[in-house]
Amino acid sequence: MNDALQTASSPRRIRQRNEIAVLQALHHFGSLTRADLARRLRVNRSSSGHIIEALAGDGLVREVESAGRGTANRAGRPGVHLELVPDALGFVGIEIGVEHMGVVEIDLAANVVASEIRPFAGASSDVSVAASEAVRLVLDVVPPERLRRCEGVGVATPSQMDGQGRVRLAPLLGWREVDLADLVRAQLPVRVPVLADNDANAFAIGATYHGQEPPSGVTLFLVMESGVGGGIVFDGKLFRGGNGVAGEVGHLLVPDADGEYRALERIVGLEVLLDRYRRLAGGNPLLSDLLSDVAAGKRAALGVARDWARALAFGLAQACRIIDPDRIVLGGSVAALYAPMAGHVVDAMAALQDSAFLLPEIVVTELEGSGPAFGAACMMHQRYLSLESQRLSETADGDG
Amino acid sequence: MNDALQTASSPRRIRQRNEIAVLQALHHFGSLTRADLARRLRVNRSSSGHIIEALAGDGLVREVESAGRGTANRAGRPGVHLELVPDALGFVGIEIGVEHMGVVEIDLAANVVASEIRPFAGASSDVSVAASEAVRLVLDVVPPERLRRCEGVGVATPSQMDGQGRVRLAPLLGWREVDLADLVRAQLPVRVPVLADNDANAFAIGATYHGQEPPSGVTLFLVMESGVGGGIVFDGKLFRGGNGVAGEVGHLLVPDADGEYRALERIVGLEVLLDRYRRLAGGNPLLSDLLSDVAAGKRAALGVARDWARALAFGLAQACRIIDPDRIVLGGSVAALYAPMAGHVVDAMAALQDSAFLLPEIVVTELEGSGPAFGAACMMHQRYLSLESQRLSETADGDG
DNA sequence: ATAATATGTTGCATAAACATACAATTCGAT
DNA sequence: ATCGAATTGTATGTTTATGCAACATATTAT
Repeated sequence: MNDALQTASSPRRIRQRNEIAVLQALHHFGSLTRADLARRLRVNRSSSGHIIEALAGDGLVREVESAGRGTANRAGRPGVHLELVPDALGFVGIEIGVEHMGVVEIDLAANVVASEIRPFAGASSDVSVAASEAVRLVLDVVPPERLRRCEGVGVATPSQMDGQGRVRLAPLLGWREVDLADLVRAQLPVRVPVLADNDANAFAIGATYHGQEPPSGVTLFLVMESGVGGGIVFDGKLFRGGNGVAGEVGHLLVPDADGEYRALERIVGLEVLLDRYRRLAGGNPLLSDLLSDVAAGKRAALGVARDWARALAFGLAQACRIIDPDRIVLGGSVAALYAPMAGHVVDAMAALQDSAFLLPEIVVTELEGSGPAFGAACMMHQRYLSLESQRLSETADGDG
Repeated sequence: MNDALQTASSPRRIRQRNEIAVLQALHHFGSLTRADLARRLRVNRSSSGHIIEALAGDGLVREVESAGRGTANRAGRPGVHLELVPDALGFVGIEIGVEHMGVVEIDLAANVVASEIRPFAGASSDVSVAASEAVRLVLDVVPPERLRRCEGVGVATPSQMDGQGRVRLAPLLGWREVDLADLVRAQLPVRVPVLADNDANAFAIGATYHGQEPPSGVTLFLVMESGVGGGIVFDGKLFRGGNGVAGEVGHLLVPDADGEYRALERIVGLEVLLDRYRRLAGGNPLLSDLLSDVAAGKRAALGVARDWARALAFGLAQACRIIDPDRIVLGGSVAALYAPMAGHVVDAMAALQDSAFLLPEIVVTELEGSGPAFGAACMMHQRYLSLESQRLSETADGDG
């Protein structure tokens, strides 16, 4: 699948390349003129015009209604701004979780046009049941005419993938060595690319998919819920590692308050966190209780939070030595604890490392609804904007 | 520098792309026929012929003398094998170390054609002195006519780079915020691309540069000497991280035998290792002594080695959670200790991690002479085979 | 010897980008 | 208000590299 070796370009594929480059640019910058595109892609203005003509013919790009004109403060004829036609295409993301199932549909501009979350007993369901249930949810949420314009379906699950897109192991769901994408593809009424991936990876892509600013640099992403998943995004693309399990920050070994090593997720995960607070403060606290108690400065809460911050800082510092991210994004419900503890985390990280190392920026994201489902949709969107399926399907070269 | 956004291709650049693809393929596979290339690059046989014609005209490719013919066990006209012309071009790598300075020249086939190591007091030398010393060494080692064919000079130093190719900090050499590449470039009598990089990164590229088999997957590389440097190679390219310090495995915090955390290099580095052995066994042992004592089964040596193995295993396991390499390559003199302790290391790693994670293959490399210098040369070789300087220099597009 | 198979080369058609020129449209200065 | 400068979008012709199809060539199998 991974060619590794640079594949040659044929005269016909130049156009495809350039069309994709235009779509990417329009996606990242919102709206540009033909001249802008020509400069940015380093092609002649006339070529830019031809490419736009073709894309407009396909209904993917249109001239923006001269709403926000006025801003022509520069001499010369003002350019006509172009934009993606949002509802030209759609992409669907599915999250199959332990307790719920979510679907998100986005359009060509990566805007969410439909979404729904539904309870689902993932732990006690067979794979094929999960697949058909997921497909049913898709059909409920996405009307047929939009489904026909769908250019990709992504499926995110809490599982280890094997690089070929098959599920190697999903302990929380009890699956093992199944081709989930294939199952979903078979049940869908339309022929469309279907890919499965790890939910943390999907979440990571989704969180970096604000559309604006072209992606660059290295971002480490953490999803902190019961477990702690992670993903690494490198220049906008996932870094999957050799076996597809890169970024598993939750399994890093960090010292606990008692000096023992535990997997990071066994310290900063939701259940463990609340359990510890329960032992100190009694009762049956929720995360929101812990948060408000921390805000109120209650000693027990602060102690638990400080241990949490220390462990998190250790894990992050270790990860920074390996991949040197310039940004760390925290997600999941437990990430809410970061805001009040940010100082502690940063100080602890600084104390753990050589002063020559720079501390990355650490931010908290909040994605409503199903983050992994949105991310899975974004992954298909990204895929469409990189090598494409439909357009490149005619690659049937006669070598025989 | 990093465009991130896909840049468009023009009709003239197609050829350049394809020529590069051919050079890459010939480099990785040694010798291929025109038909092989056509299949592999997915171009028409006739196009393949045209591309080869152009490359042969430039003296970069030639038909291989029908030495090892005979192997035509297949029906049909046998193809003419093509190969790179090794001495068509050259690349030079320089290592500026704390105690020595090394130069390696490789040819287009990435064979070493000249090399030399020379003592150098790096810790007490100014940057400009180091640069001119390095250039003098290059001029001594590389004869003028080969220097004229040089297509790139790489400089490797033990330093943090800042992504723009400048040295941010080189504590061992006492440098700070200098553009080393620029200094070297200014002193060279020929106009040639010069790039500087971290020595561990260079070493990593060099160690994965056996030429054979196209690079794929993720390799973690460790250089264990006094310090422990590291590099990550992803599909044959360096993963540098946000600030260019990715792969600094030596700074991972691992628990020592006494339960305290230390940077990995403070446990498994050469000096520390020998120091510990000295305290147990007395005398003034060298690494070779430790190795033979381990082989002889002496208790003190084994104890030191086991602690070493445990710390190394911890560090590697942590790194595996983050980047999930499918290969770990150990280099540097201390790597010799791995062979007798391989079982311990692997067992310790397995014990530290969830059974669902796969253990990467761990191998020891031994590069004679100056590994970083060879790697730096390889980096320039790789650069030439990816976007090129000379050929792409005519990119002066009139955008204003 | 003949058929089958694969390779390398040649002539022609096509696709896409480039260079250039030109009309259109706006800003600034007179 | 008018003119010049600047910038955009489009239309012209040219260049380049590829794809396609055919053919001569070289080897194995029958």
